[in-house]
Amino acid sequence: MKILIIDDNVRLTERINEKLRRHFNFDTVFCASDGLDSIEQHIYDVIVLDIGLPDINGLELCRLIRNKGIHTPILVLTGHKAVDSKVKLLEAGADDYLVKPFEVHELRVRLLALSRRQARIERHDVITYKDIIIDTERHTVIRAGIDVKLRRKEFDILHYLLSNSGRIMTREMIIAHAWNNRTGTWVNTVDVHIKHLRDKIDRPFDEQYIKTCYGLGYKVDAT
Amino acid sequence: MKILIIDDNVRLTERINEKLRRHFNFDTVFCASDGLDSIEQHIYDVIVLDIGLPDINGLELCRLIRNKGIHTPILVLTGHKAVDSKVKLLEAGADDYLVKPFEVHELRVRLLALSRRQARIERHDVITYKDIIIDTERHTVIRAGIDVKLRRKEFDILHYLLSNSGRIMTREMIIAHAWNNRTGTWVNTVDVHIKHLRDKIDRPFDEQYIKTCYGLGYKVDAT
DNA sequence: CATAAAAGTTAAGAATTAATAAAAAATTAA
DNA sequence: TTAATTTTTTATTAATTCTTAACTTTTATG
Repeated sequence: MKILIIDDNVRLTERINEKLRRHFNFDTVFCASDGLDSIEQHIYDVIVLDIGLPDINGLELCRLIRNKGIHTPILVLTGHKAVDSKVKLLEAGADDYLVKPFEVHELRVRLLALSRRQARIERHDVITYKDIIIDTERHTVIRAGIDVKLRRKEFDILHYLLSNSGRIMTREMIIAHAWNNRTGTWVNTVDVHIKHLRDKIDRPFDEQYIKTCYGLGYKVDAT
Repeated sequence: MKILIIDDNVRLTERINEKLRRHFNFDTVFCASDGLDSIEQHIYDVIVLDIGLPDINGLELCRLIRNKGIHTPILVLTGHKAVDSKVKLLEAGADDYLVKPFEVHELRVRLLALSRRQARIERHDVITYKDIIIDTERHTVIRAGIDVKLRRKEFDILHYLLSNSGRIMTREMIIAHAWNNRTGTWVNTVDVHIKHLRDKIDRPFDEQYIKTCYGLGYKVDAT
């Protein structure tokens, strides 16, 4: 379960992270613009945002997100005195709100509720590319009718390449996606995973889909 | 990728230069006024500035840059104790900040993120010239419907010539563009690349687009 | 038409980048 | 916790691209 928190109160975000780490997988950013970046690069189950962000107002951010056609549930954290009426919040596209200060446990309950609501609406995310069928939910990959067992990183990278078919993805982009922008990791790690991926998804078959663009990155041709 | 660093700590700027030379093309100046000069003369992908400059404060410089109507992403380097809140920085027009001391690798990640954010806005860079279509993002070149596979330098040079069609481009200009002003040796390197380029993009076709202007440089006629 | 300067051609080797293998570290499951 | 698995690092090899430099051809000009 992937949650994005947009809040510049480090003490709070760290507390949340610490206490709910085992239940959710958090990405944390401190301003709206970073938040939008993350939202464009990942698919989250819930977005949690503070109403008082350093760059733009949380309500405004809600609208921006919705205008992008992103329907991920949004939970807004409002200051204890913030009387921005609930109506306003919902109009902006928020799904729920929580008044600070709150118990972390309370947050957990809300997050579960929101993500469950979404899960019911959203059906399986299945991507197909030529004779490949990948199912995000079941984490399965089939090529030409036969099951291919991929490890997580391999799966993430394949998913990323296929859903961006036709475009060259640089190693940096791949890292940013499959490693959640985590800094520090890198070398030729991507190359190694690509090798393993190819061994499983390409080598055993006739056509090789994963192309390397020398000096640039990797790509898969447009369908 | 062109980066301007405004920082009077020579030890730091040299370390950055050394370690990231292969990834970015750095211009370095040591004070705000020189910085402003550079900013007016070049287009940078990211501006990195120290908050404690010898002449004026980094925050102030941020505001000056923004007041000029320049929207290049700005990354501010703050001292480890600098409690100038992030909000202040962002209000001044900065896009991100990094607390010293930092890992050079961390800087690299931030620079990539910032430049990418910018690039997303002004990308979709497809240039057409007669029967040539070149797509910067996909790094593809098509002439008369058939795919032409170019290497990086060839691609850069072609892109440069086509986007300046009608104008004569000197070898110096071409080098400045495709080699990021890298100082050092060159001889007839441009000529060699032009030859390869012609072999691929011109020779196999009827009309030869790349004209040489004796004693001056190369050009492609205006459309 | 002779000449010098500029541009074109070629091929070798330098440098960069990618692929691979195997060991080490980290994570996850039992 | 230990064992099993996955991920990351390191080192080595392979492949591709870039640069150099010697040599040939073309061009402008007296």
